[in-house]
Amino acid sequence: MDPQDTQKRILAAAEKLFAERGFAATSLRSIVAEARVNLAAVHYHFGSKEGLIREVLAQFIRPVTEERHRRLDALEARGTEPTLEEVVDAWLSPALELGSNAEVGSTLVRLMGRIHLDPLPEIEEILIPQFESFGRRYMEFLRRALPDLSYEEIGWRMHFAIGTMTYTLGFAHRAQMQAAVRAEGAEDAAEPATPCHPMKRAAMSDPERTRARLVAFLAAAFRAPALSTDPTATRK
Amino acid sequence: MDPQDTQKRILAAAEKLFAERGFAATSLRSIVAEARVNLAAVHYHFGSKEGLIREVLAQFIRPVTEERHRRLDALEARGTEPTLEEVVDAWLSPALELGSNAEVGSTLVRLMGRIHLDPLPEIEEILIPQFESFGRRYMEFLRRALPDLSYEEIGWRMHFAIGTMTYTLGFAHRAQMQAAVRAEGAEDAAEPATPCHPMKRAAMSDPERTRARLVAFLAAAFRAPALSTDPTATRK
DNA sequence: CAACCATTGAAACAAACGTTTGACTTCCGA
DNA sequence: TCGGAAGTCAAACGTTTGTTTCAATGGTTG
Repeated sequence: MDPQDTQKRILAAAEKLFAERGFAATSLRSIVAEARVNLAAVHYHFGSKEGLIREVLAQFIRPVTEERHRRLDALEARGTEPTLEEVVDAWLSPALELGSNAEVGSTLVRLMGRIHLDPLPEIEEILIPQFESFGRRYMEFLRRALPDLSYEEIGWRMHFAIGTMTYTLGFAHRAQMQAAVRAEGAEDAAEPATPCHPMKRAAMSDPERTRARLVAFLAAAFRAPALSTDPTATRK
Repeated sequence: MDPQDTQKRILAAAEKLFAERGFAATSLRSIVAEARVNLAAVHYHFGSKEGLIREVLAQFIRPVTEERHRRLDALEARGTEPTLEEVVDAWLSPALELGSNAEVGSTLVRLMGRIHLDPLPEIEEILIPQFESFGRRYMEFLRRALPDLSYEEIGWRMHFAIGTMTYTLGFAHRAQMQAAVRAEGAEDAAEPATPCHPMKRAAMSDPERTRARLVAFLAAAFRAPALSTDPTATRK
């Protein structure tokens, strides 16, 4: 077998299974079975399971971060002040377009969500340095697009936005609409097996529209009026 | 030992550890160590690990769903049409106020997020019937508050909103603002260990303000203008 | 007091986990 | 042609996993 082939097969299988089941729940044996390679090959090429995880993450997080920086560079070079939609898109699209023309719901895109959602300490440790420098720069772009909001307010909303994106990415398989399943007018009776989430099962068939939906959703959310400084005035 | 005490101790320990590490990554032995009970007690009282998981989930999902229904009932009984903010709050607050006066970031609240984020098939299987009936009813409330949006559009935004909430709940421990850590004016140099996320570590000190922030964020997002029906017109 | 059922305790079970070993190919440069 | 590094393979390593067993315990009921 091609010496480099084994490495790639392992990485591809690991990406797929990590995305589907998470890191802790995926065994090395299931990975080598999927990749049809020997168990020892993992330790030969990657040292350990953690080494494999680290490699899988590095393999595709770096391109995303670099592409995000590139898009911010482009907005900066253009001269005119970027719109909020453009700023949101510069952060969102590189994650949605992982691996050239990957569909939303594909392995890599789900993995992109998974890494934010997996509570394993090792994952967080790997993740933090990858994103910290971009995060600082990105906050400045948001700040300029949202001059009325404080850093604190923007930070909260960025946190919310990360949740929106990672969940959408990680659970794209839940993303066919309940509303799309049952016909518009016919909300007559309760069918036996309806989804718990408003959307479910496969689909997100049009990645471009998904991206546009997310951008519109998040841009509007970022533009929400600032919270009153009087805590007692916020209750309905 | 009080016969019922063992059950409660196991459930409490399981809730805590499941919330921190996820379901797959938490062993029964770590649970019984935390609870200071015998390993066999888990199987005696709950049959299996899956039985324990099922019980932990049922224990606190049901109250949340019931409270959500109760709030929708209250809005319905009031007569006047509820605002979008009230509709969002009716769905959000019961999850944020888990277990009487639980703080955001507390065990139960994080667990509430975790169950949506854990990719284990058993979890999804348990989760689906719990939420499906509420989901259908809730969509109607959103529909009335957002008369300009189609079911499909509302479904997508509901999906996004679930992501926002569950991530915020599940990763409340990341939620201290980067902006709050470094002083407003002093964004001088790059400190060595800054967080990858704009917010990190503990806090969300004021649950009431967190709720208000989330409601404002999501209500504004739901009110985003509908996507153009022409797919080619959505690109910037 | 005796019998009983519910509960707990320590120990062991088989299976699956990540990891290591050592013999076996394969192939390129000397 | 030979030697050795690179890579693969089956097998086993010691742990840890969920689960089971069975004796000991405790209180309640006859």
